[in-house]
Amino acid sequence: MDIKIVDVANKAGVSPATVSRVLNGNSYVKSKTREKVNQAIADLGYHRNDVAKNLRSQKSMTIGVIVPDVNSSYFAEIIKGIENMAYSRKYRVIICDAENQKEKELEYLNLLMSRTVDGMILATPALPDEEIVRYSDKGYAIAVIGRHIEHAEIPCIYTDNVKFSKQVVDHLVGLGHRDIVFLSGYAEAVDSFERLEGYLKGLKEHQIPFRPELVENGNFNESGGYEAMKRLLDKKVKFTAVYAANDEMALGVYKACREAGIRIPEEIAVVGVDNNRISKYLTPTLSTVNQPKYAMGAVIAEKLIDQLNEDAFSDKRVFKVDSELIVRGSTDFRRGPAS
Amino acid sequence: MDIKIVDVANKAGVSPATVSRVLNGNSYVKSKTREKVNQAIADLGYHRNDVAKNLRSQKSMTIGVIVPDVNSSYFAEIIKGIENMAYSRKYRVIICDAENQKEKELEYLNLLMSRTVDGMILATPALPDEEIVRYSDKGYAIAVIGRHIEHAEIPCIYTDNVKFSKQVVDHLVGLGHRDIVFLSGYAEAVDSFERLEGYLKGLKEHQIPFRPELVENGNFNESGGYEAMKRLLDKKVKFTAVYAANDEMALGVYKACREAGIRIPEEIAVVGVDNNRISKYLTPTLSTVNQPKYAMGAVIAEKLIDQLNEDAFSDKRVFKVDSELIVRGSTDFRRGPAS
DNA sequence: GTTCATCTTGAAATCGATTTCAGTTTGAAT
DNA sequence: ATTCAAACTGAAATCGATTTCAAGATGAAC
Repeated sequence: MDIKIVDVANKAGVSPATVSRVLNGNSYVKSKTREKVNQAIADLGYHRNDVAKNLRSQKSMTIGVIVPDVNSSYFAEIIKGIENMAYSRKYRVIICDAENQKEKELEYLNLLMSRTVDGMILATPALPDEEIVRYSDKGYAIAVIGRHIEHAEIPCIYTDNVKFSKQVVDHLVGLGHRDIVFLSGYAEAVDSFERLEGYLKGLKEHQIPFRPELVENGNFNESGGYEAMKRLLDKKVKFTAVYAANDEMALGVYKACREAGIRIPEEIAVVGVDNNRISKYLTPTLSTVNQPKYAMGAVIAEKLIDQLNEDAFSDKRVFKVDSELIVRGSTDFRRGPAS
Repeated sequence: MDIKIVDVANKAGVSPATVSRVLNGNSYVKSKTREKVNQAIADLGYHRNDVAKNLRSQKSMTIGVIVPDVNSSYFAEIIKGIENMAYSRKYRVIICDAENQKEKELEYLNLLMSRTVDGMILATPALPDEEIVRYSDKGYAIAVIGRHIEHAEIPCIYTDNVKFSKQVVDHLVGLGHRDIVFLSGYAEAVDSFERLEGYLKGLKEHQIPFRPELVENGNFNESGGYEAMKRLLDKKVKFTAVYAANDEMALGVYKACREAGIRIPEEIAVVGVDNNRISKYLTPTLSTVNQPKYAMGAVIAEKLIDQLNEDAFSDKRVFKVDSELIVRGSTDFRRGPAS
């Protein structure tokens, strides 16, 4: 049923090699021959079989991407950046949604391993560094988003979690808060650690003693944030601000406050991270930390593709990008005397 | 550098054919041989080259999906449905984001054509029916979301746009509205037509004369809705309700109203379509039409995969699913005497 | 000890393109 | 007219797996 390159060759009265040359437009073909071949292609409605092409040429012009959750607007933006860069370089992208499950991260990694992709971009918070290094050493092209791996072959792009977390604390303390809750993401994720670290650093700098009862885990999702907030309210500990390690959890905080009749920002200030699309539609609008998500995706994709084509001469490999705090309604209230 | 099946064969002291048999676990292999082979695979860290496998077996266990916009939570949900179903049937999914551009829809269609995928699911509002039929007739397995195509080989799933649009009008009229704006999506999309049709049908049933000045185009996106709403306000025509053909445009309506100091729902009622995640976080919460998005994705994926494996004996092919109006804050206000 | 079905294995063909290598044409330069 | 490099083309090898075909081994039944 399918039309193959030899059918085109026969119809045009040339060899398959010549058809291939026309198809790939590189080497010498007489323009008259080229016309004949193109005519035959059009007549037969021929489409090149990419699987065969890939096998012979040992590449697929495809890169694989593993993310924890495609539905979060954070990764959706990153993916867009990757996709557009890849597209402009004639690469295709396969997205794998690990759905926040560690096992699925590994499963997809193994799937991508079978050379259906030329390289991959990993945003896999739960996968240990050594695992990634191991695969890279095996000869697979890998780039990483969201963490830093010490390895000459692995391009990385990540934000300084510690730095912006400290900024969040600075901001809250500047508004007169001293009892600040930290809502962490799930424990395996590097981001959880680093944001906590920044929070602690911030407290220290302002000489505010650390109170462990003000730290709760919210698993990076809305319901986790909601449950965590309820636990905090039940504990009856005193606090006037909540720093949620992402916007999803902040959403849960909003819900819990609404149910408990607590006003934001008058009674409790809230800050999130990610600048999800939703955050500016909330009432009040949510103060949050913005990362250059799209650019991060684009940069890492470009880096990986460069590496695949060895355009990169020991070029820059590690990218640490800055984030900015966006102050909105949820922290638009000064409490007590300013510091 | 890469380890191939013959390397494994040599190491295990058997032929490549035997290794292949072990790999695919089908036919007779002595358990002792199997062990030797598995040992060799483990020792060498062998990964099968799927490209070669696909070429020989003439399938890729992959389906392609083209959607107008991966960032919209509407399609994100559908994709999740597709992905999970595909995953459970051992298929992979390639997502193509046409970014609401007609040319990209076609471009991706041609890309997927080259047998990298076994079948495809199209949510391509701008692609004409005939084009889709043409490709299907060429022997490509195609399934369609969001419209109905009369063709024995093409599974379809779609919602009854006319029906729910009429329901929206019913709801608004029931609240006392008679001057109802319709905000349409871009003109090429079937959905735009059908939702307009339902709107007209609804007006007719309530003997409300159609006023063309109450229809504006908002291109299915937020800024389009915003601009359209501003045009309407500038025109100084009288209206008390807006039916936006999707939630994105409703978002723009909210923004325009906020800027103009118009209160929702007291001065203007708003209804959207899609039940985007954002819609219930707005103030006021947005009345909207919910579709079983996840299920739609899952059903159409299952149907396509069935067809690929010819499990389907002239089974059901066309699925028309029901949508429900979710009444929320944006229409929570009765004006004048009820009908 | 035959016989015959069932297991078990390997050699070689195959999937559909690309690419190397070598041979032929062409045309400009002498 | 001759020479030689560049332009053009095709035959055949190749990518790395699967699968067919045939042959050899095994073992149960008589």
